[in-house]
Amino acid sequence: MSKSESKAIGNCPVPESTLRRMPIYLQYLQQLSPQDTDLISAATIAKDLDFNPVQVRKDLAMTEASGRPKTGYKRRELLVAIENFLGYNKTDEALLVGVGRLGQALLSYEGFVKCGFNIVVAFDNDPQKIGTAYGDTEIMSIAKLENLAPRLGVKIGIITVPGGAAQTVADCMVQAGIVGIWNFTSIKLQVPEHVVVQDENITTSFTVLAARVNGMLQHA
Amino acid sequence: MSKSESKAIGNCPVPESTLRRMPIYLQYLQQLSPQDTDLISAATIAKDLDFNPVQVRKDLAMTEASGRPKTGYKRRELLVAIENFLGYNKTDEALLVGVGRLGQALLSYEGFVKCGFNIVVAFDNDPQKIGTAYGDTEIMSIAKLENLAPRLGVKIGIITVPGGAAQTVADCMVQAGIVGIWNFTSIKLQVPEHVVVQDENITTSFTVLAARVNGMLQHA
DNA sequence: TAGATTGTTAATCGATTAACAATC
DNA sequence: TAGATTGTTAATCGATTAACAATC
Repeated sequence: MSKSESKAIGNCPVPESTLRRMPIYLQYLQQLSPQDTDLISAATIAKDLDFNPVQVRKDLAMTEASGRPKTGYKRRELLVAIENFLGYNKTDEALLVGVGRLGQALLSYEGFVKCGFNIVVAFDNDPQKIGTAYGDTEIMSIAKLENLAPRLGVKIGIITVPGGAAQTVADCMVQAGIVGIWNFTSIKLQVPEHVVVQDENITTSFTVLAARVNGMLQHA
Repeated sequence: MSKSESKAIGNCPVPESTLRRMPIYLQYLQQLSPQDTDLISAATIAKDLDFNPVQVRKDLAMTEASGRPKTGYKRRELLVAIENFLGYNKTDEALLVGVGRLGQALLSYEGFVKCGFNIVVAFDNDPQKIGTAYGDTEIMSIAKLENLAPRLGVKIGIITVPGGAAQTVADCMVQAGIVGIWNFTSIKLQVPEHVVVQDENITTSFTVLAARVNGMLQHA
């Protein structure tokens, strides 16, 4: 069963808001100390995470786990169900272009392992870097991307180059059969319909934080 | 006029969804080539950014800019209005704790200047790093944070330490009078009511990208 | 059994989109 | 003037929350 056929697909599609809460539940369940009870109720989770208990139950209902009235959910079972729901048990391979500070940070981030994410190769245009490796990941010339990516069957590309080079890199990725681009620049990329772009805009994040601190935001 | 008294405050509070689109409009207006017309309509912006035109007009109406029927908005005027709306013309100062790869990437990110964001000092517990500087930013012992932050009047703290140290750092920041924490770890931080925490969870972002690529998401 | 907790159906709320009047 | 575009008011849509029936 490939990732695209996983549990969630047959059922109704998942709202992004629900999806975004799932890793939070997972982290919460993982950090509970082993001494804590083996059973946990939606009310407890909700209280600890500042969520609405109904929302928690609805979210968890999208996984294959089910709770039992009076007792709640089995902690371990729920944890595994969420991992399966999120496809963390299957591996997604990616390539990365731009081995600067940010690229290096991503290459050395150990948290990706837990969610089945693996950066298999990196590219840069700096001759000093080409041919070396960063951790386990080889750094190659960008010229090799177009040829190598299809052979590796990699479907996800990470762009951590300066903004000026982003569109060129994106074009190259599309040529190479990449269908999901994780874009860390603030450039709006032009890509064909079938390619998904996820923008990771650090400036936007800061803007939201500043607005919340300054009380400009609605709920905050 | 301090940031907290800026335009948006007197009026109705801003929905986060609107706020998040503002930097996108700004980037769009900035990247338009100078040859492009000096006037731009909401319809054009909407088409280029794949937004709904009514949404664009409603968003822009929250700024002090106003368009004219038949002609549209003055590009330069709109650009400045958005910058003011977002408070990019005022400076927000921050301190950063944890000068690893990610911390370094943030310290060297030049895009913060445009949005009035300035990291004035960094902290680490590595004796090798303490006393050195990264770019213009001095790296000091974490022990000095509690004393220094209030003197500098810094209100925003960035946490880029390993997860295990995150809560301790957060506690220290709260003691030092920090009221906004930008948390790059996946730990759920415990803080007093008055402190705003913005979680920047790279794993969640990846999860959303993977879900979109695999067609698990609703709209995608 | 009684009480607690789940899971579902209905109500509320807010954001997006549509319809339209105002205006240049 | 006629036509295009803004800005606002109303309708739709989806997510959150409340009410409640089912069940252990």
